[in-house]
Amino acid sequence: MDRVIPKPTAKRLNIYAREVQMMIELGQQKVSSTDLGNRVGVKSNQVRKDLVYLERDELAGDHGRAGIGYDCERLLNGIEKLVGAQKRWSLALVGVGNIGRALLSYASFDEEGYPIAAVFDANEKMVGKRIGRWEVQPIAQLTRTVKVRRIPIGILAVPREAAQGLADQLCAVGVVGLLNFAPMQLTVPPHVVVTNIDLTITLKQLSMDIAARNGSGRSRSRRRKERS
Amino acid sequence: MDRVIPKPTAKRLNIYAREVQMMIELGQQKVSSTDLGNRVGVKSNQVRKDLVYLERDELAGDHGRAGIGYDCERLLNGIEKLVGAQKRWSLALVGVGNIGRALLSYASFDEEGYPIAAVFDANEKMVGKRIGRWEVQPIAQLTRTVKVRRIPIGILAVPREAAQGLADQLCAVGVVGLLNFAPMQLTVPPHVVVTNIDLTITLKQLSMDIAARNGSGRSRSRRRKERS
DNA sequence: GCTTGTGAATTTCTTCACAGCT
DNA sequence: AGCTGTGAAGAAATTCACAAGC
Repeated sequence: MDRVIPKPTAKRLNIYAREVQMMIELGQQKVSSTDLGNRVGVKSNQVRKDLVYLERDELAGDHGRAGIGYDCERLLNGIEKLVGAQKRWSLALVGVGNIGRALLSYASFDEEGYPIAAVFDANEKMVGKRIGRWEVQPIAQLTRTVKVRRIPIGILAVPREAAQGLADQLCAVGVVGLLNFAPMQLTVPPHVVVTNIDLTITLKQLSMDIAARNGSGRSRSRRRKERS
Repeated sequence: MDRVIPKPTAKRLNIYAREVQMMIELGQQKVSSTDLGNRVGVKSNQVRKDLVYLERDELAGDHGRAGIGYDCERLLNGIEKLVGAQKRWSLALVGVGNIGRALLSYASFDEEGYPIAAVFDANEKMVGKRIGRWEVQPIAQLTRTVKVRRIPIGILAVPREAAQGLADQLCAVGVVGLLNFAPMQLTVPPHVVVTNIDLTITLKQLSMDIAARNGSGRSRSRRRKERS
């Protein structure tokens, strides 16, 4: 069977997981591909195709049962195993400006397996301060701390001018993933993955989508539109 | 000629624009598709294909000049015209928690043509407060204000439980786009577009990408990886 | 009835390859 | 030499359609 998960599928699997999780919390037991699809704005065919990648329990078993649907718990388990939700990845946050501070007070990271292990800032007035349960360290400490603690992912919440230099430092000490809030494209070694979040560009895309929706034909059914 | 811009192309065009803008600020005059492509992690062929969608100046003219490249100013203009960068879209921000406040202090929105026209919060302690140059209004005012000011885009920076209800209110008074920071899928009328930003899911995807990169073959050249 | 799972067809997007311009 | 623009080929992702199970 196919072992490599297509990117679009991976994206959707995480959304399915979030949705099924919520349904479980609400007491749901079963869900059909049609139902799940409606909730997340995806065709039922697509949902089933995506679920093909789940590991089949070797003896006697697919996941869903025709006529019934999928068992929520089992489905959630299956997806989480597939998307590697068990592993924990610690984070190094660089920059405690607006975005940085928002991230620090965003509790969910911890719960979801992404603990913020260290935070840094270039501003001397920030260094040494405590924010929540973190103490802000100086950039001078960055390479040492990240290397010693083997932090795999860096979050860049710094001005554009500083971003590339800090990315270089992080990559040099073993970071393999970057979440970049600076509005620019980073250049990094081939083994590191970077995800950019540029709200300005996001808004531009959103308004393009709006324009496109109103420029061409009207849709008919009550559906959704998803992105990012 | 083709009039509809493919989604992936639209995404890249905005990135090109950002990059070219930066080059202009740095004094660059010309840029080749190869150069631009390298900077943003896209093949030169792809860049040229994307630029096909720019409006041709009717008489005597493509954009780039073979052997030379593209004129930065002209290129930027062309892209901006295409992606509708001239239009201004005002925003209604709902929720002044961590994320909401970060957005308010994120000056770029204004400059880029997305002024925050009103801000709301359910918390009584917040209502009436001034944050930057905005005064926080109660949710009770939301429908009136958004309708009267004809605000087209809403930003939901609220807890999950509140998101759907507020989305409904916003849609009911004419909002056509939503930027949703709540970790859930919204259900909206077919003519409204919603873009979701869920940092937890983003991190999950990032770690999957990292795992995939280290699980299969090593790459060779100094390139980048982009997302969102 | 409504459901899953999946080959096959289709659509969409990317890459290749090269003619032609500077 | 280096570059653009584009048809043609290729790869990837989505949708269709339907056999088979509950």
